[in-house]
Amino acid sequence: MSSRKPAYITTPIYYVNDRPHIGHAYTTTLCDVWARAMRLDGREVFFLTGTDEHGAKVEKSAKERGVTPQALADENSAEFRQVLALFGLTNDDFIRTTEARHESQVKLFVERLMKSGDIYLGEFEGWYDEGQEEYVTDTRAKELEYKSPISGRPLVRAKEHNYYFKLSAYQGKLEAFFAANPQFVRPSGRFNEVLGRMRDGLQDVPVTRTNFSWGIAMPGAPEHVIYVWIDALFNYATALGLGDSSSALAKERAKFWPPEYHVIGKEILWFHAVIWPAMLMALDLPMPKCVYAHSFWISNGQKMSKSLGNFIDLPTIQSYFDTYGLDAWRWYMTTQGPIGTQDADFSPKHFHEIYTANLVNTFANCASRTSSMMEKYFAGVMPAADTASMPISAVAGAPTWSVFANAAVAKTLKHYADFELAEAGDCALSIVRAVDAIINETQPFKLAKDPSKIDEVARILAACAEGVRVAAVLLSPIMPNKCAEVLAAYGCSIDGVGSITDAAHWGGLKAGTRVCKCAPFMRVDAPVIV
RNA sequence: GGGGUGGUAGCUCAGUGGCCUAGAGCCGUCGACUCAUAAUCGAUAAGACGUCGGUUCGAAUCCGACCCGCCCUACCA
Repeated sequence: MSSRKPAYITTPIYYVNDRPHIGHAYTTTLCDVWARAMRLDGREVFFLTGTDEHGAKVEKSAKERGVTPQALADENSAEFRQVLALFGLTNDDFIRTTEARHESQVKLFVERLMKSGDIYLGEFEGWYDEGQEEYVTDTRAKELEYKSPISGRPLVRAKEHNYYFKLSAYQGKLEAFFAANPQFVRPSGRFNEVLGRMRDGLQDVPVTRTNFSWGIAMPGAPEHVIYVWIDALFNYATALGLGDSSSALAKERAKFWPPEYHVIGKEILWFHAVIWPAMLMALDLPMPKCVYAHSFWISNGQKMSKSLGNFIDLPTIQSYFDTYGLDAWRWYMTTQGPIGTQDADFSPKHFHEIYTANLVNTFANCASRTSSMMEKYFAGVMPAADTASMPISAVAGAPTWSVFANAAVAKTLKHYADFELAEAGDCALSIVRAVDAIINETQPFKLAKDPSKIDEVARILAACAEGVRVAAVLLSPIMPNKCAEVLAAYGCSIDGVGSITDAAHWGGLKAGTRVCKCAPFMRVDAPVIV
């Protein structure tokens, strides 16, 4: 297992000018589930998140509040860290773009790109809105009929010197790379979107700005600051010390490169799927394995907005924690979220239904009925019984428990690794459903009334208990706390296991183990009002 | 405007390269059972497969047009 390659997964770094909301929680939770799953499978994992702190917007907000941009960034970055901690996340580092370790490496990267000719000083000319102090794109200018949307005054042609990244030079290389790596952008709909847009041709992109100063100064040209996007993208590399391969940081972390997944929201796909890979090509760094762009949560059927009052902000999320608990929240995020190309609706009613159907009625009830019978008929002590060769059902052709469960374990693990997290959760629950099925089929609670059938009851319940245990192991990445609770009640834990395959292997629950009655998810009466 | 993506039972969605008299889960209704958290199990109800036209012996599945939703359209992130 130790020979397996280390795994690296990243969230976008969150812009400190935003308030934390469900979108941040969602992306980060998905990454956390994957990171936990891979760790549980014995891989060394590096899970990175952080905050993006430069740019004109931060500078402006700070000015309005009468504080320095750094003070504003410190405050909001701290809030993000606090908030993320509430979600039970296991990130290995939290990078901030205002940290010296990041800034110094960004400069090194940029110097390399200057030297290679991938960044050059050029002149930009475009339509400028003098009131807003910003350029608008040609297409946008046309839409606006060359007038400022704010002041109504005409846009003017303006010029400035900027440093540019030679994106256009990478068109062919990117196309070849995409053709060879159809899984590079997922889901596939997003991949097509990127290909389509690529066909329009790539233009060089500016990497510096001169109309504000809150950013990393361009090496050798301090009147230019590095444009926030470029600054931000580098975080994935600077966190591992790749900007300076001789550094102690690099020695420790460079092995994690390249990332297995850059998990992002669909709105920032272009930067991650095109600009970032081109930059990596220019720097001669290996490509990430996959950019996974999820869609957005909508709320009660409508786009979230402050004016509609349906924004799922932190207090709203807390109310779900209070009512249903953190793990239920994680289950909902993981299994019901907009991981595909379609947006997903977040509604209190749906949350409640999923909680009740999946967690209370399926998982918890099964753990409860099994442990309850174990207490009742075997004084809470796991009986000795050969369950591995026992069929999961009397119907012809039914597989044995060991074959069935081990297959489910392998399948669940594959789903986790492939970032099919909802499928992983469902696959784990399939074991629970099989346990429910055999209880219904064999009715051990009836057999238990006949003392001569106690061995049969022992076999059935031993299989059930083992099934619950295996399911709890598999569900741990999604619901770490509740699964630990269930596992503890079943006399075991996932601490220090070498791999999922070992931990969830059929037969791990040994005879003589104390199994206590447990009830991990309790019924909640009514949906919370949002 | 251009590009992308989706429009299938009340809800969320499956439906590989055409044969589906269209499936699953949840919700609803009826029944069974009692180990279990009003649980579980069984049965049952429900759909013009966005619209129109075309190809075909035959289309939810292929082609065209249109309608609706959402995303992207690169110097806010």
